[in-house]
Amino acid sequence: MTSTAKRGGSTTVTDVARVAGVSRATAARALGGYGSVSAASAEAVRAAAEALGYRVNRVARSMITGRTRTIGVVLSDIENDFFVRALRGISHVARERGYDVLLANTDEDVDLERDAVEVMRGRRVEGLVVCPADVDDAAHLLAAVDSGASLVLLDRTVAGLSVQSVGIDNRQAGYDATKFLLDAGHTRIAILSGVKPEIMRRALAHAPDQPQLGETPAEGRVVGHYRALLEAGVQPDELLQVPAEFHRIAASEAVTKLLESGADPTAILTSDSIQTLGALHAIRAAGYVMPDDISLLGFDDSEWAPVVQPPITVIEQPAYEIGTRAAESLINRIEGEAGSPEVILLPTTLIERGSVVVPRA
Amino acid sequence: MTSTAKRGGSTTVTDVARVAGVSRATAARALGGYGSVSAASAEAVRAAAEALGYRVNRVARSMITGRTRTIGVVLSDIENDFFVRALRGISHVARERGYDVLLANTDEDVDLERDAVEVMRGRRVEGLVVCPADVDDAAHLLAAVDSGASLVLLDRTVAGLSVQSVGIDNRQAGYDATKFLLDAGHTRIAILSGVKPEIMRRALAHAPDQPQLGETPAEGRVVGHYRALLEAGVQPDELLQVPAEFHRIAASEAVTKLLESGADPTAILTSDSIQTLGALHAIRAAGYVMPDDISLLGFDDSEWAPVVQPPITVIEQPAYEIGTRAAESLINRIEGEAGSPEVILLPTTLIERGSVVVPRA
DNA sequence: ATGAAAGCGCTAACAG
DNA sequence: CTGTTAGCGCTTTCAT
Repeated sequence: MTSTAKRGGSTTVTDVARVAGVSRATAARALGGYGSVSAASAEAVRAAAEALGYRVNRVARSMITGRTRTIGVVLSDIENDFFVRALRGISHVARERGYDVLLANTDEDVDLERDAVEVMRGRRVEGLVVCPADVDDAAHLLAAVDSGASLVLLDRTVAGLSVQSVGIDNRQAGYDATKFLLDAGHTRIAILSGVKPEIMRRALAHAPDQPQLGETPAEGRVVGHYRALLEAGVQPDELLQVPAEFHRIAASEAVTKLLESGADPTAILTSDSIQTLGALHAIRAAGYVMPDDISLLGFDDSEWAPVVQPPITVIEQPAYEIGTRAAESLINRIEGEAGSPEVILLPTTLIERGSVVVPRA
Repeated sequence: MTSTAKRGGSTTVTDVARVAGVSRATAARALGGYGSVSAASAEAVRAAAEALGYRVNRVARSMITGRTRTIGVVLSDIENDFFVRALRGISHVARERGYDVLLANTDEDVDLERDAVEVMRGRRVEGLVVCPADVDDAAHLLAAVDSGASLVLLDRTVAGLSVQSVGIDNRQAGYDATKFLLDAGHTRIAILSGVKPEIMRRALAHAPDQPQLGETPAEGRVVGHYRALLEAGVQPDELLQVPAEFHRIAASEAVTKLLESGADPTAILTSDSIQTLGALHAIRAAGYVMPDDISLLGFDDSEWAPVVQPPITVIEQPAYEIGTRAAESLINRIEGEAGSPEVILLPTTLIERGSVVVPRA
């Protein structure tokens, strides 16, 4: 008895072939839908497969074809609205094109990211979408690309890594946001961004017009912010640049300090939706009335933004589409599309609601 | 030249063995960390592997060991706060125990769920965590279990499917929520739940104390809600049971209609955080002042709940822990833990903030 | 159109 | 401790 079924395993082509009365090759052809099989054999095989509850073993198939039809997705913060939406986009496209998604969440930990990439490569994923936890520590990504892996970066780019990426033009977004606030009459605009002053000064010192690889979204936005300020003849004030993590409480504390510092902003610009929430909280806790006492321009849209009081004006990133584009571009490459790596920048949208008004004289 | 490297593939144990000057078996043992290998061989192999950039092919390993160290996670709505948190929990435990997560999002579509489960079984995942899109249409899950798959249900249970599940006691939660409102003095409590009146009447008609398999969370909560009402001698009013989907706009419209209907609720109980947002919006749009004119008790906590005005009192589900427990219980079973399927019910927490007050006389 | 045979890269028995 | 051998389930020549 060499039947796999009898040995307790799942049924194999061999089993199906025996029941259908054909050779393994014929059964496999019928089952896999390749080569040519007579209608009679095909039917016999189909019937046998159904009777036995046959299900192809994709591990074995991958073994021989060398293809896994799997893409790895490595995210730095799965609970962030932006990434969840992007993930949904990736997931949608992957399904449509017949790929499965292997997911890893790194919680912004580069070591976990390294491990995840390593494991996924061992599993022979055909490509990777990663949002790098640290744009300055990405040797593992470089190594992956060097050895021929298909890689698409999400949201961030990495210095020295010439690779496909999908995101927004952060400098432009920072510029637009600031311009919007300036046009409304604000000149004392605080920006919640974790960029260290040194780094920012460096970015500004030799800032060409084009965003650079390896510049974080936060840095890019600050650069755009400063550019808009300078263009409008407004002298940037370092007191108004407030480093804050992407956590509600941290952002709230940062804003509280800002408000108490005497820096006296008339508007605040955040870097993601969770910071916006923190800012909202701090502003109210400090006894300010929004938008009369202070305006708030949020980054990233969210379900609650139109509902809170006042509804928040935001710069929306097309997160879902960033995901779909990333997946599409990855799969196109996997399936042989040529071309040098491209940086895809999707447009942001300013959604006016009620949190930005003309500042008081 | 039979070297795989020379043929353009990735380097294999055979390559490493040749360079290290040992047999394939020895190289494999050193590389895989099984069997016993002399220190000298181990070092030679290690060096060779490093030089060649060897990386184990897990597909091949799975082929022979019959193990993939992969769990499939099939979620009905990946953008829902609750599921994202659960997913993070699952992902965390999976990583800790050396498993990878294959993710599928079904957007509440049973056909996609069926496909996803089929594909995952073909990929030989060792177990599945699924949140069934339709508790009444789960033959594919039954089939999976029958053929020996390890399965853990998340959030929902399925009638006739005796299988491990992790969630909360929805009847109790509905009861607690309602009791809380009753104790505050409310008797006209509206509940946003998509349960059709027939189904609900049936559930109530022969409602034993224990929740039943195949009862949806929404149904369970309504049952608990009614029980609390009856226990307090309050006559349930069907006008106050408002079917509403889990979408912000839909929920908002439902509440608007409720408010205009003359049903005159003094409190509203929602079924998830997105509904809470919709309710919040509708209440304000109708010109009601919260909580003075009407109280709101939300289901599921969220980042924004403490920030909006007034901060929302909620029943919190331990979403992250539901995820970790699901993954743990699944992996325990995969790794041989015996025992009959267990329904794990985690406690909810009522977080008092400011949206529930004593109703006006 | 079909079958026989080879082999993907690895692990597992079994000798030695 | 080490090497030889076999084989996981499938696809893919290559004949027929």
